[in-house]
Amino acid sequence: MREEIVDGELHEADGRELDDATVAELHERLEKYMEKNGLRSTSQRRLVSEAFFRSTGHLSIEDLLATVREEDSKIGYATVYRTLKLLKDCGLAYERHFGDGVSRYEVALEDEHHDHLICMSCGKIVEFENDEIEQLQDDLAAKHGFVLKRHVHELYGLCGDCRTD
Amino acid sequence: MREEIVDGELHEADGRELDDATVAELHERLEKYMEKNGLRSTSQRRLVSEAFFRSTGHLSIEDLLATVREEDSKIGYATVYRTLKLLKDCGLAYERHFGDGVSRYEVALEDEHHDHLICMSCGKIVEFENDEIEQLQDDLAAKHGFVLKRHVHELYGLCGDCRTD
DNA sequence: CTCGATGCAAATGCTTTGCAGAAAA
DNA sequence: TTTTCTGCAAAGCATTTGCATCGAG
Repeated sequence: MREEIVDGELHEADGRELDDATVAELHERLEKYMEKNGLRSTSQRRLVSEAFFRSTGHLSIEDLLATVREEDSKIGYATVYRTLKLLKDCGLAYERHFGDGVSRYEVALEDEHHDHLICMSCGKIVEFENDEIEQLQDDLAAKHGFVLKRHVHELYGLCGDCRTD
Repeated sequence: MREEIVDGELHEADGRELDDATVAELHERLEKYMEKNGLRSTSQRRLVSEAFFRSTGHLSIEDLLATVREEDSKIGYATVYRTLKLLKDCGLAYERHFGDGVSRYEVALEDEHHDHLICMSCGKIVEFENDEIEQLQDDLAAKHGFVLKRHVHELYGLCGDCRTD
């Protein structure tokens, strides 16, 4: 089970690093999307998307900016925002909001669901996937005539370390 | 089934108006909370909370401000924000974020769950409650050592009217 | 060359805060 | 009278945008 600490500044994850082949495939998808839409492949876009694809957790724009600036110190906020918007648009990134006013992003792999169990005290995030719940969601949506495209499912509580009972 | 349209400016709901007794009880809870915490019962707070308790949907600060200004045109944004914060703090309001950058609030009734099925095209919101899902959530949380306090469960898709298939 | 992308700074939109006057207790 | 609250305007943040310049195609 992957876990991750998110407490203000610190973000650690225990690794879901994608292998080179997968990262290459993601870059390809991005390139294809840009080409099809008359967008240009720039060093900044490649750098930001590389940092993003290689990342392991729920990154904020700041996290990402800090990472890419190690490589190219002149990259600005706007570029990172614009690149992440591009990645969202071509379906390679999910945008998440966990209460604080900050957008966090994570790589969108087709075959993965990322629902979250979040500790309200220490900020630990446990990702989960539950087929039964997914099925119930679909049923419920169908009952109301909806076709589901995506969902947000976040459980907030206290983790084992933070419970006092 | 309650439904509601949320599309930028327009917000309509088909009625979950609380009866006077319930509204009175909510006011009482608020008064008690304020007294216990050395806070004061002002005409503005009574007005904002009344408008809020009588509301039927997912109101933004603007919605609420517009409503209370019909009664008292001098009420300012800050007061509404501060009052809603107070209502959240004493457990009478839930704060929600549906993608757009706006906070929406709804009355927190103890015995109700408000999960949401949201049409990505027309913005229709259907509220739902599903005990099986609730149970699975609890089980899942317990398996990870968590005690759940609250959750966010939003299903996004296309409603019957907006589907093209 | 052309047109999209970048970086900067200014602008925006929502929310919070500081402060002097107003009003509960 | 004392302390909190209000309304206003200013400040804060995260995010977006305008524009001159840069660079991919």
